[in-house]
Amino acid sequence: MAQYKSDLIQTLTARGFLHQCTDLAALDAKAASGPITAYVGYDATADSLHIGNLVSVMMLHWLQRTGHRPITLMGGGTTKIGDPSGRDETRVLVDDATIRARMASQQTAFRRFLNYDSSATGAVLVNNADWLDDLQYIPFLRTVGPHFTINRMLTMDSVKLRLEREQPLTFLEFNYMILQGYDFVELNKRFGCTLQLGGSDQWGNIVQGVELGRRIANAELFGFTCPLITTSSGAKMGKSVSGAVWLNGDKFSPYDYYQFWRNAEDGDVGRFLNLFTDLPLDEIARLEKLEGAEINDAKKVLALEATTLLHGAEAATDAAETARKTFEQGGVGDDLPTIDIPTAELKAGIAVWNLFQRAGLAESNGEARRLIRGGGAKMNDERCADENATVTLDAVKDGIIKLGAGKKRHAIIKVAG
RNA sequence: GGAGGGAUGGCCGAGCGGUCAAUGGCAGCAGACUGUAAAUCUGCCGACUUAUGUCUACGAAGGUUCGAAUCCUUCUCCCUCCA
Repeated sequence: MAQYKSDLIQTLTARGFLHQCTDLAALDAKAASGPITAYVGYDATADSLHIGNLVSVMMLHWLQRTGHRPITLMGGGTTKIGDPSGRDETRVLVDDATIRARMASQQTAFRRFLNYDSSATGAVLVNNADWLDDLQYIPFLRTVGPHFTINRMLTMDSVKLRLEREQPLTFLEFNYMILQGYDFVELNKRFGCTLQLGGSDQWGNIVQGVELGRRIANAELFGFTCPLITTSSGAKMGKSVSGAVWLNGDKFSPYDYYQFWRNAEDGDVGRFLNLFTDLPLDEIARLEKLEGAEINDAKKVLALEATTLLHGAEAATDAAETARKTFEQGGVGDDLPTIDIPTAELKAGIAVWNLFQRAGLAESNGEARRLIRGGGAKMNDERCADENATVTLDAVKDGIIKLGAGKKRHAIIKVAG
């Protein structure tokens, strides 16, 4: 194992966060000699962070834990431009009110991983709209424009790929990397920020900032990127049975979050333990040795630890308990999604397929019917054979009806009123 | 400004007057096998209380036709070449 002088670089590299760095040795020396300030930028592309943002948040998390100061830069300004990196299509432009609401909503997740206190290593929250919104075009162009050549910009992947694929790239988007570069320099000026972290797709944008800093502020800036996380079977991370994996609990419950990690592929467990938990390396090394069915123990640890980080110990143990009851005992856990149905309605009888649809286990009545027809629907642990069956109070046991769609999706019907 | 080409279901991509709710592939869901894994095989995959039924859908709006995703007109957007 390579040894580094600073806890920061030692930790990040040992845990698998390093993809590229502008000057690893110099950064290591700098981090070893004293606290540094580093940032990651997040555009308001949704009202919650998602699993794809988590790696960079974890980098900030470790940065803070190793004695440095993290900045979370909210892209209140850059969101109005739209980062073309890694996409073929222009982002849909959103209005100010939406951006503000999204940024506020994203905060809840950040606060789970970072301490925004007033100490020397307290995380700082900034919004680049603070300086980008009021930029004056001509002075801005004269300041940064001379330091960017079109020749160079055209070689950037974000631009090059778009052009190669003959997809349009608007002038608006073309400016994104310049503004991101400007952000870095501005953060350096305001907070002495010398390091920008990000996903590997941000490399080009980050390097532009590093170079701009050297040219107009004579500052020594660093860039550090982490690999884009995919599952070992090559799929992009972040999809689950219910769609995107959001970090906000109201969009994606702690139980679902737990299950997401619990269902990780075998080949990902070790890597994910390193990236997404706080567990010490030797403990991870022990868990990585597990093989065959025993690897499930490692997955449980992964799920519990990852969920604890985001939702807290209580929510995590509740989720684990629900999963244990549901999967290992065939029982009913408290955290399963629950819907209420009035007694009167049930007395009159409800079609099975409608019940599945209402419980959120099927998008439409038709899908519910198909589910039943395909043999994937279960009520009180018994396979539903007749798609036209009617459910009445007879099905209620201890005040509830347990529904299952496939092996992994469960819901509870509570009889109310 | 001129000349061509294109817009199809979550994505890619066939169809080019009826047999089209639309071939294929990917993604997704379910079943089998397992370890709440992967791989593999099988089924499903617009909506509707399921109906040899109705409705909505092939960029938008009109039109031709017994009948249009398919033909015509106009519009919108995109691409390529020329100026």
